[in-house]
Amino acid sequence: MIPAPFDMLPSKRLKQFTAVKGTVLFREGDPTDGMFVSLTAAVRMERIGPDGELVTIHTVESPQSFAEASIFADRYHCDAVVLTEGDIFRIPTSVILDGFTDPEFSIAYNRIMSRQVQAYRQIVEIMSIRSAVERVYAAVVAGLLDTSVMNLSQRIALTHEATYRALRTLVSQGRLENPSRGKYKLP
Amino acid sequence: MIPAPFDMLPSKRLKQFTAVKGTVLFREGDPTDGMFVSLTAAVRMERIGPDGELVTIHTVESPQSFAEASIFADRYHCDAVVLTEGDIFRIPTSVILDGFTDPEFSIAYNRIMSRQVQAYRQIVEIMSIRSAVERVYAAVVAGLLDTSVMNLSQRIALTHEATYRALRTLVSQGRLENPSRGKYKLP
DNA sequence: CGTCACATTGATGCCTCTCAAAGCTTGTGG
DNA sequence: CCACAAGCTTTGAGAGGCATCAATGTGACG
Repeated sequence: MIPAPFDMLPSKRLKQFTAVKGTVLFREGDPTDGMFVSLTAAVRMERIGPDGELVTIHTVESPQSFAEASIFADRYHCDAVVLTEGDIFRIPTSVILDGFTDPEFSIAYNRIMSRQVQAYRQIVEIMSIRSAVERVYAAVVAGLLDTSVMNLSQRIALTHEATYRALRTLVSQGRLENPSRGKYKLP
Repeated sequence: MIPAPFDMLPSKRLKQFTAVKGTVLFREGDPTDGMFVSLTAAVRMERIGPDGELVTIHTVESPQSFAEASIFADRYHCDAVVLTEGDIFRIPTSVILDGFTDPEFSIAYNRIMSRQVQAYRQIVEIMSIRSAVERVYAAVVAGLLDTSVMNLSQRIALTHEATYRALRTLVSQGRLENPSRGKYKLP
């Protein structure tokens, strides 16, 4: 099922499909066709830089919406390539625009956008911390160690080795507890 | 005049005032009082890190809205300090919520939120680049060198020295041009 | 002119990345 | 039921790069 607030939209107008690895959802310059919600797929938004090199703009980890800004543009501003196979919804622009006639949808949609901005500000704040130990500590306090250490390390831009070493330091400092292998929690 | 889309709101319900440098609009933990739109003031959203150091979350360049997420929160999640004197609007939460009954406002407001999310995703991606040279290059390509090098270095979590050295390296590699002191542009 | 913020460059040390390897856990297939 | 693979966890050694401290130059502004 499509996550909130998009479940408030008429499901018949949403296009669900399974995208295999390597699928190009859209290319830079293509006429916009709506925004997307990935249920299980990973998608990379990328652009070709001045030197012809690949510039990653954003990597979509499911479930997440992306290309929201395309609603307000004539053409896509980057490429979107499927990294790992999974299910994706496409929401045509007209469906979103119609949705805004419903104040409830407008508020619900704005809420998740606001929350995203909040979350990104938190991540940016954490990534601004130079020390690996303090960065990991801030991330754990912020509740980012909700899945695996590998996942955390990627989200805060540290190698997994540095993250494990920071966790061990925090445990030895008594700032974290390590009840079992791979499990950490605040005292 | 207040910029779009907030000019669509009833102007009598908006609170305009002039804030002098150093004014604290709100502090982390204060009960929310609505969101803000800066007309001519520069405002820094900041938070005090674990070690007591200043962490810039976002620098508001006028005219721009900020603290949008406070509409859905009980309390502010950071401090807002005026950097340069100027006029600011405060928009009470109820005014925004009423605004969502107007589809035109909902769409216009969602547009700027989408842009913000887009910008944050890009920043996070750039901050994930380990090499200072490549990180600075990606930031310049993304158009983040719009004000000063000092400003850029803070936004991408590098010291200004490292940023200057990276810029010099990029110039020597021919990937950037340095027409005059402190000015850089793509070839 | 004096102050202040930005711009630039140098030297040094530490910290994180990198490469490498081994232990642990889970799941899968024979 | 066992063996093997694959992914996560943990630890080590070395090297390179960025932070740090320090200093000077430059431009804007009152």
